[in-house]
Amino acid sequence: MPDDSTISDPANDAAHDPVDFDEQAPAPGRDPADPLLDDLTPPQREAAVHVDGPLLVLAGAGSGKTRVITRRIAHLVLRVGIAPWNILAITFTNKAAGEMRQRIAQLVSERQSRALTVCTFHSLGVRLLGQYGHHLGLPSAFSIYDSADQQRAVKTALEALEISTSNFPPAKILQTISAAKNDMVDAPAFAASASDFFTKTVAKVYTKYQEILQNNAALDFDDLLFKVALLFKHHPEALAQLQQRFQYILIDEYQDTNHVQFVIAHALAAAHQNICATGDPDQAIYGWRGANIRNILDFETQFPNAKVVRLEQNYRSTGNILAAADALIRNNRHRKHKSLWTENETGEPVRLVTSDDERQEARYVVERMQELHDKEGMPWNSMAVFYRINSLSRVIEEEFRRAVVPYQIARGTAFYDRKEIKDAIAYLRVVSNPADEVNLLRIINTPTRGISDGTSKVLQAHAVARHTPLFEALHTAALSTGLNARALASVTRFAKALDGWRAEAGLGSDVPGTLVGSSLRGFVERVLRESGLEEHSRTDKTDTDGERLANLGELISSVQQYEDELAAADEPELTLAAKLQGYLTQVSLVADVDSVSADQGAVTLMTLHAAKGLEFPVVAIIALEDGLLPHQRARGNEQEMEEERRLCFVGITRARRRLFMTRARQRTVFGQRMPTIESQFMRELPAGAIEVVDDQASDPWQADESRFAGLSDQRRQAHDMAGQFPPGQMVRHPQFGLGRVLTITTAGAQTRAQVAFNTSGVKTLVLQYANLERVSRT
DNA sequence: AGTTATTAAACGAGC
DNA sequence: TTTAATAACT
Repeated sequence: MPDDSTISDPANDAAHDPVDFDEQAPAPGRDPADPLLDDLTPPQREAAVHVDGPLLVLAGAGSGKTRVITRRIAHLVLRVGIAPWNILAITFTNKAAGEMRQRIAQLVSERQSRALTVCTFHSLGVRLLGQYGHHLGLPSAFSIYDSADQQRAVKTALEALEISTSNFPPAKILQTISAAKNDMVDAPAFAASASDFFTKTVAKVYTKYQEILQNNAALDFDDLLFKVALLFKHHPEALAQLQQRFQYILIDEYQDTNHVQFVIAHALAAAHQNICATGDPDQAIYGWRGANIRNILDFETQFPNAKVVRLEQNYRSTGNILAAADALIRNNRHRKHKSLWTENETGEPVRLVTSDDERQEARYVVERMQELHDKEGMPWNSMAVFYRINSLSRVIEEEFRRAVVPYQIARGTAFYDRKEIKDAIAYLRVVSNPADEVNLLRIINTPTRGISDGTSKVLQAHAVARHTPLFEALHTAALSTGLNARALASVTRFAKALDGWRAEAGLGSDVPGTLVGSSLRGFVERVLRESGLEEHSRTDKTDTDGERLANLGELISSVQQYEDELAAADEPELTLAAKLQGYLTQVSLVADVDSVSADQGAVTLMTLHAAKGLEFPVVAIIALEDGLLPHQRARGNEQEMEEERRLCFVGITRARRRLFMTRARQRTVFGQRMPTIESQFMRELPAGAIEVVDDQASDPWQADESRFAGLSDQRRQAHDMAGQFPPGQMVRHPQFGLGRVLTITTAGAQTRAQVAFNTSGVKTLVLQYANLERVSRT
């Protein structure tokens, strides 16, 4: 949390920040020559000079929303004289928060911009809970569980309740729990309303899951919001304090807020009603995450007397791009009509490209971008490729690499998903919060140190029997029977190591943590070394040329960078423990887009979801195919289909000058080549704004022939095998019994068959291993 | 205890 | 194509 001081009583804040307000304008927004306002259009200005009372800015794509927001904040500070620490601006990602603060800094002073609170709902949650959490009985330091941690916690809960994971997939349970939390339904309430078998089971898991989180001093993402809402509900004095502090509230991307977020915002604004929401219902794309589009549609009902400003002129895109976007979004039936218009030039037509397969599609995109770069001098960082699902990035990536074109992928979390990085973080989490058993169990034998699965189970049982945390049980392991000397020695050594690190961090039991100024980087290096992770990564045989070790190096630089930022932000000297905790929080809250930087000089690859709020002169949206965009899972669900269309709309409206929308006739999914169907969205684009391109191979027959000519003997055999099991063929499997072949495909040397068995359902089998037997029909 | 081989299953988007 | 869980092996 390098951005701001802690949230405290406004009176104190007022005392220690002597900003001068000599230069106040006579009256808000009256000065026609005001440089803050004179380049704004009338509706933009109307929103920017609004001071008190609720304000809703319905901002169409590319209508200068960010400009309005930053000007309004600057106006509040410079012209109205509102103290910057009384302003709270909530953005969708931390990166957006950083950029907004930076843009405001160019209008107000550096130090004034630093006094603003600009953050996401989740980081606001972390900060409020850090400060007021004790009211709810929360520990002062808690772990934040990401979805992997959540998954493990749910699995533990299922195990404890003796529920089979095959009937109740953890992911589905988590989704249900998450939805409940977003609607502010806690475990008892959920249990009370559970009617069917599935919900009743989830209710049990929900209860157990919360118990685990609590014992581990951990919160999941949803808790970061839910607990804040509960704090406001049960502790009005804390809420009153915050209402005092945050006199002016601004929430961006309001169309993607969920119920808890609404409750939080509503509570904070209840007293003064100075809430400004900005957003666009046509860009609501997070319904699956619990976002409720009604929040923005019902704003005027929730906040009576709200002023509504519509921004409908687009300054970003060419006429053709905007025409395509508008025509597409008009197909959504559940939508308030909104006209989007522009005075920009018509520009090039939107190109709809059909290639033979995904490789050719990727090549097409890369070649066009190279062309634009070489012939028109378009910088790499002005171009972007969007796709519906992450797995589509691979082919594109390969082609960029082959063409030696610099690119970056917006997957900030991918780095932290690597095994060695997760392990390293797990060590740090345990040091910071030894109650965190999910992470403790992760590292207890990683790298292997002689504590087997069995030993670990014994320790856990020991802990349960003695009603102590697992961390405690490590120290008292000698008291438990059944551990041999060797195992015991290993456990003791591990416990000693943990104690040593905690002592250095000032978290040990005997020394109170008052160490100030020591280097977090040095500490992390020590943990990596002494834990054996570094050595393990160095000698890992499965590692491809030292990549793991390099990743650990990168982790250390990220720690260093965090410390540098703290120093730059003039943070008062922090204890090592505080720095550690701050670093872990930051790591937990990184978003995928947070990793993209404009000055990389590289083409950006990202999902359509991540593209929200960004813009690029050149954009390619790939894989406009039925089942991918719109996605398979939205089929037959009108609401979801409309969300898919909005997603496509968001992608289109990111483009300023050039837009390519591509599709492949055949695509390899799950290692299987499948013919594709053009996305319906392609057909919804207006003929006048598009140009259809058929990117066909010069001689498709030749391509097909060569595919067969190149077959090895193994592959030929695979093809022969496929011939023996045509769809419809009855077969017998040693375990699954009788069944009927549904589909058959060859991929490389393998032949896969989908078989519907009479008793065990549909299975996908690899014929080379499956011992399938042909059965003739009788 | 720990490593390696095999096999099944996953993939929807993310704070 | 990659990952997670399980079996087999050292």
